[in-house]
Amino acid sequence: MHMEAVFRKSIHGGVVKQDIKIKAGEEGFVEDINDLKVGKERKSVHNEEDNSNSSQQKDLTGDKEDDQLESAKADMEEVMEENQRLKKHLDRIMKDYRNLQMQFHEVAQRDAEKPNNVKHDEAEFVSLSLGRTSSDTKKELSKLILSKKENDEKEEDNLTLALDCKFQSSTKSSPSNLSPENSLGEVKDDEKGADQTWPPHKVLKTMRNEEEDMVQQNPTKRAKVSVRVRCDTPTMNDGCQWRKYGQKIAKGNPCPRAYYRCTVAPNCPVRKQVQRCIQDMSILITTYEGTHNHPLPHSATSMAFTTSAAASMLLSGSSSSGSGPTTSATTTALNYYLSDNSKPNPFYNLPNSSISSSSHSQYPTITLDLTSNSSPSSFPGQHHRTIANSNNYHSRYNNNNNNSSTNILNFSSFESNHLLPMSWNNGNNQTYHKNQDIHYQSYLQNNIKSATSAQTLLPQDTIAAATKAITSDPKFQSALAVALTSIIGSRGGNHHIDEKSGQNLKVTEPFPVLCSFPSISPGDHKDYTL
DNA sequence: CGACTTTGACCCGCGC
DNA sequence: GCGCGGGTCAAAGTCG
Repeated sequence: MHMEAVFRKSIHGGVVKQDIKIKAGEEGFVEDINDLKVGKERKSVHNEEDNSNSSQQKDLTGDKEDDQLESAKADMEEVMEENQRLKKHLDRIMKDYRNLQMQFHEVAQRDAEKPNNVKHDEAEFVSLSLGRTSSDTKKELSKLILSKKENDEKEEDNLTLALDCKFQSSTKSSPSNLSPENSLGEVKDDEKGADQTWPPHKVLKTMRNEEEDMVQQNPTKRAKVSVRVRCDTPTMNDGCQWRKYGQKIAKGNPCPRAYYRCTVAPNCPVRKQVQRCIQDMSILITTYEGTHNHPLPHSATSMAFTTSAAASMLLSGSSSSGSGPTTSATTTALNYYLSDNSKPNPFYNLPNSSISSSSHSQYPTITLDLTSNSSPSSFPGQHHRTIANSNNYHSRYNNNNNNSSTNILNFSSFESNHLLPMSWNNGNNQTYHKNQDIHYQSYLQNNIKSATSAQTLLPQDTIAAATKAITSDPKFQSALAVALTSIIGSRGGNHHIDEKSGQNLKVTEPFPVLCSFPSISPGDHKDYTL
């Protein structure tokens, strides 16, 4: 930071030694520049003592230190100006943040007024777990339980790094949980909330029950998340380390499909397949499958979050069995629709037909389209660029029962290509940039902003419909909440998902799904409205 | 020399 | 049972 640089400069100059404390609170920044004067005076005294030596030396030293003082003063002024700017910025952010809270509160209250939903919600959980079969789940759980005792001391660290963002949707959310303070996590409350994580034993127990329930409901559910990204390199760098273990020419696409396995941890079950889209070679289709059984590198959390959120949408959506009306407008943010095909459908296999086609599939697949121009050839027959067309969501989402297994989360309408995290476009770049998360955060948030600003252009009834849908479809709400709480709820480098945030997020086992979006400026999502 | 990639062989599920 | 296609294995090769 500029400020920091200035500071070091001052300190190294030997003239100014002070602390400027910036407190990111509503009070703004606390600046203490008194020390500057003290330091100055001190230096003056020191200079007087030196007078006994030689006048020449004194002049030289005096001039030198005067210069230093001058530069230090100038630096301090710069710092103060910048602080003022930041203060104003923070005020604006806080204002927007409160507005956001108010809006969320309204939505939550409306939701709480609906008894039907409450009942429904209580019975259902959305897990961010990817790719869990019943056997997988049980194995992993028993492993976890066994290893838990050994790793008890480490557990806390893991919990902070690897969160299972399992949560109940709204409901249980008594109004208290949905209060603005609790739901979106006020800055002040975040600190408290972080301390209120569940004890591991309780967490494990609860998680086990929930997951078993879920597995029973969806015995063959094993979500695959497919990501379409424009990328020139053989594979996009998602922050994880992968080892190629195979390559095949798949039928229908001359481009070979490469198989990668996660090598961050020796026994990590996560696989990914990488293949170029036949219709647009610049598009890379990466399909993730399985769950990491280890904390992820920080730079991998963004992708993990994205795929997890997508998978949770998929799982929640496809298990919703037509639960109530859904809306079109909710797709504004995530042009999210389900189609009626039964195979994880490579897009190259879909000439001029809807996604629905071909044979059966064990695993549902959700596709995140992060290409800027979703060519009609890629998604024939689907129109997801306009808000109006998001009405497709309604029918598609409700077609969900028809063995649908492929879902598309389309970010294309946000012209996101240039916003894509650089890392994703540099497949072989093994250097993990600290800023990767931030890039992706801003990417996501920009998308949300765009969506939201587009939404503000909608007629009131459409907005009302969107609100209604969010409140009436607990699962979609859950999925949204994942995104919201991940972006809003975790802040300031705190990797905990505040269980008070929005939904009843529970910190559970060491888990690959990292919903850590640290250090997000509240202002980045100031436009986000529900 | 270790880690990674390449590539042909093998396995397995599915449809006929 | 057979063939096909997708996915994985593992030996050989490559690279830093």
